[in-house]
Amino acid sequence: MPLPTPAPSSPGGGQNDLHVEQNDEDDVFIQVPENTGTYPDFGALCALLERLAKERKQDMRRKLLERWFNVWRERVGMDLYPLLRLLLPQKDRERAVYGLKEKALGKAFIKALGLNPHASDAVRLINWKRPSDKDKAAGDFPTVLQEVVQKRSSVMRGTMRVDQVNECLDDLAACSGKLDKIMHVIRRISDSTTPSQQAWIVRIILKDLVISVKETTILSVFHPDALSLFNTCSDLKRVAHQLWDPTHRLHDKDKSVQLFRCFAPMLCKRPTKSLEDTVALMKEAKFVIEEKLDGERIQVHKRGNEYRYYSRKGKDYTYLYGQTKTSPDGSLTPYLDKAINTNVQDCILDGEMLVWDPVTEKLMPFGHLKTAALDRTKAERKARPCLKIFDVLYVNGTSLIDKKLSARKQVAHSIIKEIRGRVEFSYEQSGSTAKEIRDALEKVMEDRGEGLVVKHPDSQYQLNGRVSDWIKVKPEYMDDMGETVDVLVVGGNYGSGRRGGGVSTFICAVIEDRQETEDEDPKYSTFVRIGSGFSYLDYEEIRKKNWKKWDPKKPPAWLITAPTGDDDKGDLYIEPQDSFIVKVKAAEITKSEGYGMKFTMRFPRAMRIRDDLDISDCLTASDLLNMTAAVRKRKADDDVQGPKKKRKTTAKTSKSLAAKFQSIDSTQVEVTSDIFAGMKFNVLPHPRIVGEKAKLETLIKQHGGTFCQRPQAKEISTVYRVFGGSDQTPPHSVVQIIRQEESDILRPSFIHDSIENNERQPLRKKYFFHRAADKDRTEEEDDEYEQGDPEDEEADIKQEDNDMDTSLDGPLASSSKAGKDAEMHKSVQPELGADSLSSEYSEWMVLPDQGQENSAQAKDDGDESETQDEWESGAEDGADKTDEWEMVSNGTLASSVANASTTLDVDGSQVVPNAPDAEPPTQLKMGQDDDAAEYDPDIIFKHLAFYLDTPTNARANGMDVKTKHEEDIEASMAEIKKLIEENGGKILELSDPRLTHVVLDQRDYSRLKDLRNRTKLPKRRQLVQSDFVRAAVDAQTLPDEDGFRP
DNA sequence: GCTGATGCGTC
DNA sequence: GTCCGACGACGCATCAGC
DNA sequence: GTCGGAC
Repeated sequence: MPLPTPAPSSPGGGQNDLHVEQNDEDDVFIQVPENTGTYPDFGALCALLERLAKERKQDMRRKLLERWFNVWRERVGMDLYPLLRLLLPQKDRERAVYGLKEKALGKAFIKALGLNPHASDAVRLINWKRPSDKDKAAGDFPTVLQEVVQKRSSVMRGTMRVDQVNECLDDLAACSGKLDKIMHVIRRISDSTTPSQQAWIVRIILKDLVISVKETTILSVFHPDALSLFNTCSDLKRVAHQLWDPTHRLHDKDKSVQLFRCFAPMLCKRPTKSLEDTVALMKEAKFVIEEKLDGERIQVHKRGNEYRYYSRKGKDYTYLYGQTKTSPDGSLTPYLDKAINTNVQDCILDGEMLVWDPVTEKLMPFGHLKTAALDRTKAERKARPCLKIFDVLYVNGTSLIDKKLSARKQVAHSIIKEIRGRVEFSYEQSGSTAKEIRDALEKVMEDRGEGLVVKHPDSQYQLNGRVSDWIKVKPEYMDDMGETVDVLVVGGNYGSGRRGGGVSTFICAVIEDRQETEDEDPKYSTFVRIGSGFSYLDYEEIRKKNWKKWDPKKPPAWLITAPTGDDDKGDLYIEPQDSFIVKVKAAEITKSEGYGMKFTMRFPRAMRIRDDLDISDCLTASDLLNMTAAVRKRKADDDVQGPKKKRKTTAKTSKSLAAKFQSIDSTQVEVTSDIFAGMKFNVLPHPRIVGEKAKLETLIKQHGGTFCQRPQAKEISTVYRVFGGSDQTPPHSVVQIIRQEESDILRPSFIHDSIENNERQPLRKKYFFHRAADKDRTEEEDDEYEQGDPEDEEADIKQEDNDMDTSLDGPLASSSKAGKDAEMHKSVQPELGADSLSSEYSEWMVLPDQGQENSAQAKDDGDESETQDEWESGAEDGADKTDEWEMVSNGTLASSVANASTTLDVDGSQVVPNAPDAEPPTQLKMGQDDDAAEYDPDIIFKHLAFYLDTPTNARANGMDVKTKHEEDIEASMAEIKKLIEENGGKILELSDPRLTHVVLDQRDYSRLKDLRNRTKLPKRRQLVQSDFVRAAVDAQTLPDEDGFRP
């Protein structure tokens, strides 16, 4: 096995020698080919790389590579390892880590070139992501470097050969992070290579050629069995040497797992859309349901008394756990050895390493593994590694990877006995239905688990395979699990590569509502950074906004950031009124020192931009705190409330209209009393309490009241709102209502008590969930509130409102008075912000204008190609060789060289490092209906535009209709249409660029794919079931589309 | 000697 | 469907700079 | 780990 290379001087380093020896001894029978020819100029390799970068067609790339390999074999020899390691720098484990990334390289080059650290080019190297007018290359360090070096390099033609480059890289790796030494090696490189060659060397050092060619391609061109071998040993050198002869096929034995060779472990497929799909993939078999543990994947190899541990990516972690059972600091091996049956000489186990805390007798949360393993104090009570085994792949000379999973499991159990807290089997059970999975999931989530893995019992072990035999099940992928928050974007950082040239990641914050005085502008606390989930089109819009430069010395006064660290500091910031809300989803909320909130999220990603929300709808700090796991648990514990006791039932996965939003069919309810006569209610749904809303509505109706789903602005002060959740964490929609301070919110006990006493109860304090501060009230009301003696008062029936009121209920009276219309019109507060926001839209300044031509650097490549030509035609070894390299480098397009010499390479290239402006300058017609995007809390669809997938519309758009329910669908869509229009939504044509949602009827998904395709531009649209519309209307807020995807 | 930056590797 | 690149939080190790 | 996008 190649060396582990933790860091050069870390504990693992000492084992390198041993490793190498082992390798040699192991390989006696491998005849390592020796190269006898002269190695090609590195420039020739660069030409190949340039070609690969530009060539988009996969088979063309393969051809290019193949030719190169073949010529190498002819001219240099059969050992392609020196080449392969340069083509696959990520997979080259032979060389220790460089400890060099862009920052360090930048510094080293600055020194090597003798730049003044404050000179503009030096600054440019350090801030290589920052775009500027001139700086088209921003975001790709090697290109920036090339441009900087360009001005100072007198090297007209590189003199390094491929082997010499490898030597330089070895030297670099030997520098172990010392800037001085590194600088010297860099100087050597710089003196004998052209600027563009240096850029390629730097790409190799960064271990990313950015060529879209990875080991799959390269290895399969190299040898038909190369990939297969590589998967079993993760060892490029071995692959290169053992398979040097393309005609020599691999023995079956070498396609399997072997002792002390770290293989690429089998992986899970990402979750399917529904559990039913998962079940379907199991093909009727009774499958295995296994807990998915939140630890680190580990493979353990045992050969006699010796053990070895490898991580998922093949890093050797033996030093953490102990090489033998007697290793003095073995944190696991001594116990593992005891757990394995003595007649098992050799074996390979696959499992997950976790940390066990003997005090609490529990597995600890992710992240403490290394700490525990390295703690050599060995105290009995200290946390320690615990291996959870779920597979065995090899026993006493026999590979088991072709055996069925069930058989392997059996073997595992027969050779190992558990040792509590040290070596255990991961929990598993069998199942055959989605329900069983669901149940298992709930059980597992109660304690530590992060989900499940569903496995086919007959599956073989697939090296490096993400195949559908193993499927991940995580609750956060299911409808409403996981954490979802609406947060405000307050800052951002420039991106690199495809996302270079502008802001690419976003720092998000919550409103700081703890101990803030009312009158000043709100402050925000940073909370999470998010860099995943946006589309290029999103970026186009976002980058137009009014971003301002972030001065580290003067961060925005309204922003609370972490005292130390850079995680929540940006290159840019944006004023709240210029900014926007983004809906972020994550696995969980965790403690963190990196953010102002002292919390952040694990695995965060953007779900969508909430153009429909005002910035004041941003999550607040106190709400966030209440979402914290600890708080939630405490609440769950003393949430002894009614029989309702919700527990974890949140795992509801009802696909259709979520029950919690569901209203009732009021025509079915018989009216039996008139307790609530003249009263109109609005029952607010609670996301975690299912069915409560419908129950209350039934009672209201039964006793003479009416209810609505969404009070009109005019009736806000007269409608009685009811909410049955706890005070601590009302859902966001309720928080909004509270914040507006216009509506009282009553507790359900008011309804219940009134019914019980057969008489409307006075509105005493105890019935208020929230009492609006800004509401006008009569004295009677105040009295009732303060003390409330029963009786009196319903005389006071106001008529005025109800003619406006169109809703289904008759005369409505607001008993409690107050609500002057004028009063309520005044506010509706969110509009202000939204308005100013949209009016400024047009003026949003474009940040960096990168339209400029920059020809300054076009020179180098001219030189470059010349150099190449020179080498090719004039190099020492004569013309025959030259021609072959040339053909190889340039492929069939000899002219490409000529082109390259006149055009700048990076310009010509479409794939490479270039800024995204090279990307589709697609019609950016998306944000332009911004004027329509003002927010009105009372018209939930105002900013949305729908297309309805009715049979009629389908035909009009040239699609087939095959459903049997045509009439039904047409009818129910008509109803949906009405709902949309009543709530301010637009109905548009399929082709309209302003479209935001496409509504399908759940009885006919036959056009799903087609619709998705037709509506993915200019921006991907939300495809939803018609129930989405109903749920939105019922809940008077826009639910997560996720729950309503066809 | 301590601390902050930087890099590596896990998820 | 698969691959690839561009990203997130965290903990540990190391080096540079004070 | 996550995601969007290219092929």
